[in-house]
Amino acid sequence: MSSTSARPARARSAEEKHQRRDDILRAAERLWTTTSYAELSMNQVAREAGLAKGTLYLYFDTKEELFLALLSEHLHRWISATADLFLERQPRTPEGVAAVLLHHAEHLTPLRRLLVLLGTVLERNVRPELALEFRRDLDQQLRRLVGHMPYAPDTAMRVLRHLYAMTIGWQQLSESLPGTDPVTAQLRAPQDTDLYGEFELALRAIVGQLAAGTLVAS
Amino acid sequence: MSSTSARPARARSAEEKHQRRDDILRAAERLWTTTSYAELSMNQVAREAGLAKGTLYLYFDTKEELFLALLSEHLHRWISATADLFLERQPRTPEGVAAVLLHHAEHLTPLRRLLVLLGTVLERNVRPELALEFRRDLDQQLRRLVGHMPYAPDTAMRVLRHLYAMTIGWQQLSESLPGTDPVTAQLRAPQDTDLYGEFELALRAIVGQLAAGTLVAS
Amino acid sequence: MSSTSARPARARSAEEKHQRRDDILRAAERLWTTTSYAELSMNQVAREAGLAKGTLYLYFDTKEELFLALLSEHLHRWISATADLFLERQPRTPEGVAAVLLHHAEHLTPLRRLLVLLGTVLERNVRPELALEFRRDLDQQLRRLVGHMPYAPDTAMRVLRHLYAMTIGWQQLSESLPGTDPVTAQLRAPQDTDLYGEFELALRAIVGQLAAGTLVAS
Amino acid sequence: MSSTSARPARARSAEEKHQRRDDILRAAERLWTTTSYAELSMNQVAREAGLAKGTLYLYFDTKEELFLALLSEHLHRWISATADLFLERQPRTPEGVAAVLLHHAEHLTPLRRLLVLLGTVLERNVRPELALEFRRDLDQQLRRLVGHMPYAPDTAMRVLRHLYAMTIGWQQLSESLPGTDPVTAQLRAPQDTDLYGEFELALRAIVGQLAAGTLVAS
DNA sequence: CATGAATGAGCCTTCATTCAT
DNA sequence: AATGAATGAAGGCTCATTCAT
Repeated sequence: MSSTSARPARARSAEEKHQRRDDILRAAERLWTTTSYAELSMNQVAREAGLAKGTLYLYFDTKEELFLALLSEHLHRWISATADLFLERQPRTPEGVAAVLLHHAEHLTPLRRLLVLLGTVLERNVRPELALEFRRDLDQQLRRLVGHMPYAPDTAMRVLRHLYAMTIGWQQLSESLPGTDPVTAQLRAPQDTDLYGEFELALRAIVGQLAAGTLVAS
Repeated sequence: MSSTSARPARARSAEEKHQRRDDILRAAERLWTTTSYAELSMNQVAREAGLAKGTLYLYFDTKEELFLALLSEHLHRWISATADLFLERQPRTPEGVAAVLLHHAEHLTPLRRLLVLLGTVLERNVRPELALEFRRDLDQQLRRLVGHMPYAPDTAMRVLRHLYAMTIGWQQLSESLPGTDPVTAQLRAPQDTDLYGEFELALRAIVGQLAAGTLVAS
Repeated sequence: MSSTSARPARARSAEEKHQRRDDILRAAERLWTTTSYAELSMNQVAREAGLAKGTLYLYFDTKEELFLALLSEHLHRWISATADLFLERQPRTPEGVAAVLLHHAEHLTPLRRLLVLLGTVLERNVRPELALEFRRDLDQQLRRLVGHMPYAPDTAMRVLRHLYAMTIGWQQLSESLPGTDPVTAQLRAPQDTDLYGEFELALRAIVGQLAAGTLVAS
Repeated sequence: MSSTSARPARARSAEEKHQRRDDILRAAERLWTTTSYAELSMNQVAREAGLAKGTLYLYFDTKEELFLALLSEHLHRWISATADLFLERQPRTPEGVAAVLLHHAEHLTPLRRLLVLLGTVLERNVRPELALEFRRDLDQQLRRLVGHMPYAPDTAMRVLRHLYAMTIGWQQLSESLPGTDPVTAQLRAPQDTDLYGEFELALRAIVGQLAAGTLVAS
């Protein structure tokens, strides 16, 4: 069933409950790497987590809230790690900034797919207060990240917006019609062109463009 | 019901059958401007087309194939129009090229939303042969477009790839969590930043980058 | 499964559709004689009718609407039969009137149980327009019945109200805790007291009371 | 939460346990005045009582048993009070008897609704032994009440049966399809007819009928 | 005794697809 | 070719009850 080996039968303490919630998120995450949102049923998540279906609803009110939580988590993690990396590297050039922003990009497929969900399906069936909380929290996190970037806040935010759009776009591009005869795949990058390289190139270009003459002392 | 004037008798000739198929696509298109894929049922499409549900399946094997056909159509239309515009304007600068590529961008929301679908849901439940056909056809079209662009084929194709990614990305960005408290909307562009402008800026930057020193005699 | 022997596979004509709808109502009715509303699932109804679950929802929007239709039907039937009986017998005494109103009372258990439902559960999850239609229709029917009773309309309506209340009351009384040791059943009528007789007595008493000096020429 | 002042520690003595049981019944009672049986969850009762869900099951085996206990209590209370009133007033006329039986009728809505439950839902999922006990106990109480009525035991019991039936019937009638267009509400009493008045009238009529020539020395 | 996390059968309902007409 | 009634798997979700703590 699940990978978690031993687990208390009942989550009593707040800590255990957090752990249980985490178990569910981990289960969803595992399935998420191979399955689309529509195909992924709560039943499956429950089975993967080694829990009963009803238990899921003890921790998340709806399927959408579960996945919003997963997105939130991944976003936090990325923002945190990226902020730290800015602090550590203190990049001064567009290339350096882009490099920080793209650090570990190859491991972020789940996050990118979740971001696609956000604009597609997550907005529905989530309690408005939760949606608001998600946004507030995200804003706060982003502000922190912006603070570590070597640009004026407005510029930094614009950079992030472009990153966001590009991230989604290239993610989608990379998923389009997989399994199609590669010979005829033309829009799809040829063998020797890696999508990731293109993404990087684009980001560098846009950062360079936006950053022109706006470097600030951090 | 719909815009189709007369009640459909039997489509006998190939031409009539093509017309019937087109009616269905037009109906789907009308609904598509206001409704998400999941919310849009085959029943609705049938009603909008003034046809019975079963009739749809005479022309399209699955819901996905119907929408793939719609995407194909929009893509064709855009490629054609854009190729013509290249021919007409013969742009020589990145700005000019970007301007051609973004021409009528504001009317392309349905196409952009269909492109999002492609990577999300259209890939499933489509007969492989149809998927292949779609790709072949698209490639052919793209080659034609590439031929009209003032760059080497490889470069031109790269530009198109970036356009594709950005298109999807900004489309998604523009749809994320609407209705959320605007005060806290930070990732979302502030009032005075228009998404479209950012998109344009990014495209120009990337075209400029890719095109550097690669202008060819068309 | 069902008792209906032969049946068209698909109900095409309006008549066949009415028949199919009727099949469902008949199936629900059969189950209703032995099962409580909460215990009676749509699944069971479908099975009993020899149809798929989804088919039920082609004819009734919700479980409640199905049972409201069943109630409506039974009510119609009773009102019609009773109005006819008034016409035929032209009763002039309270006893005669009561006898008409109680005619076939022993076969009306399903109706009585449905009436109990009305005030308990049917009011919820029914489209307001349908509820209104039910009431309008019922009122019209009742007016017709009242027209055949040998009393002024107001008095006749009061009689019906009392009949309604008593019907429900005695029905409930007859259902209370069945299977309980009869020796100790005290509130419950002893062997030699039949509930129905009591019901009749009460109705006669109330009709006599209300009718005192109000006989009209019908 | 509720009206229970202190948070419940452990109920050790029999008295404390009785108190705890009572707390639960009081909580259920409070909710019962505003909520239907189906809508009223054990969770709510627990919360209202300031207890955990599991604790309820220490005192009542099922939801049904909890409500049967509540009914039993209300019935006791009413029987006691009514017996006392007979003793005090010593009514000799049907009007007097009816008046005693209907004393405080306007406060008995919860009891009436519980009686409706009895025939509908309480009969299921209750241990037979408990059902039997309920009946035995009720019989005993009723015998006491009958002893205070100015009729022969059989007659008195018949009066009570009629009261029971009418009580339920008028209760249900008063609840049927609330919120429906009053214009079309025909079965429902018109503005100037009060349900309670009708109920009283009916009871008087039936008592008069049954009591004819059967007055006994109490 | 008390807790409340966990259970899981079962609910009603939807809708892409099929197929008898 | 066209119909639309029928299908039925699958969905998300509820809640009385249990049981490890």
